[in-house]
Amino acid sequence: MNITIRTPPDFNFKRTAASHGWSELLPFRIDDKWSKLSRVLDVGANRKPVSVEITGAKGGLRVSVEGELPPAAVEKVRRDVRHMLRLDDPLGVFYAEMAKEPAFAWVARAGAGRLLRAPTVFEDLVKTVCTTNCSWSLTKTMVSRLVVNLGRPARGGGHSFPTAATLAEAPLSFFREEMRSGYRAPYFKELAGRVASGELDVEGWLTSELPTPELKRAMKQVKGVGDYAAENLLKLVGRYDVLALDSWVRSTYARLHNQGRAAADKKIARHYARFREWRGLALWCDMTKDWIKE
DNA sequence: GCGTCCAGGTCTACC
DNA sequence: GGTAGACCTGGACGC
Repeated sequence: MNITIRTPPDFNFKRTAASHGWSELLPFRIDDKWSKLSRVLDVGANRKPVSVEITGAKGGLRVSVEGELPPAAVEKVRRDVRHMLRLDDPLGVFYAEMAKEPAFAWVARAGAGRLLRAPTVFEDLVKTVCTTNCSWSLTKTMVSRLVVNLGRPARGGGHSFPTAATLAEAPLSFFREEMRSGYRAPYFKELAGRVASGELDVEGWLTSELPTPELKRAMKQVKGVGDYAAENLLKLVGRYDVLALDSWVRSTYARLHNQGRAAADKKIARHYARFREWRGLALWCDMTKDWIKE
C-alpha cells in the first residue's frame, strides 16, 4: 500500500535524506541517487516491523509498504516519517536569517537544514556513541551488527532497531564479541538498562524545557557521551545553539575557510557566532553544501 | 606480512 | 578547570 504525507513548501527530500550519515546506518538505507530512503519501522509490539520506502513526490512524500496495514499502524508510520524527516520543524526564522547573507542564501533556496533522525532518541543516542573515536566504516559495521543480531525481522526484509529492553537483556559479551564495540560495550549495556528500567527518560529530551547547557550536562551523564556526542544529539532534538565539532568538521572547515590549515575551535566558533541560536545548523549546512549540487 | 597511525572522542587520574 | 594517557576496532599506509 502507499501512504501519502504532505510536506511543507520549503521541504527538500534529497537534502533531508542526505543531510548527514544517518541514512547509511541500518535500519535506514539510501539508494545511490539519494532519491529513495528505506527504513524498517516498528508498528506495534504485537505486529511484525515493516520495511517502508520513502520517495519525494509533488507536494509530499510517498511511503510504500508491502501489503496492507491497519489504521493504527498507518498512523504510526506517518508519525515516524514526520519525525524522522523533521516535517514539523519550524525553520522559517532560520531560513530568514540565512537569506540575509549571500554565502548562506542557498540554504533557504535549497530547503536544507532538516537533519535526518531516528524515530527514537534512544536510537540516535546509541548511534552517536558508535560514531565516537572510530572511522565511519567502523560505525556502520557496529550499527549493522547491532541491528541484524538484536533487531526484529521485518515484513519486506531487514530488521528494526532493537529496543532498550532488548539491548538490556543482551549479555555484555554480545556488545564485545558480536557487535565488537570494544570499550563502548559496558556503556551500551548500562545505558540500555537505565532506559529500559525507566530510570533515564531520553525521549523526554525532545520536549525538555531545560536550557541547552543544562540539557547538555544531562546528556553527558551517559557514559560515552562527551562534548561532541552531546552536541550532536542536541541538534537531533532541535537545539542548534551548539556546534558539535568533530574531526570531520574541523578538517572540512580547514579546507573551506582556513587555506587547508587546522583552525582552533574558538576560531570556528567565532565564524558562526553571528547566527546565535542557529549557529550549529548554519555550520552544518555550510560544511555539507557541496554534498548535493543545486 | 607486519607495525604504526588514526578515525565523525571520552574517561579517569592527577595537578 | 585543565591535561596526559589509556582505550577497542579496523582500514590505510609505509616498509
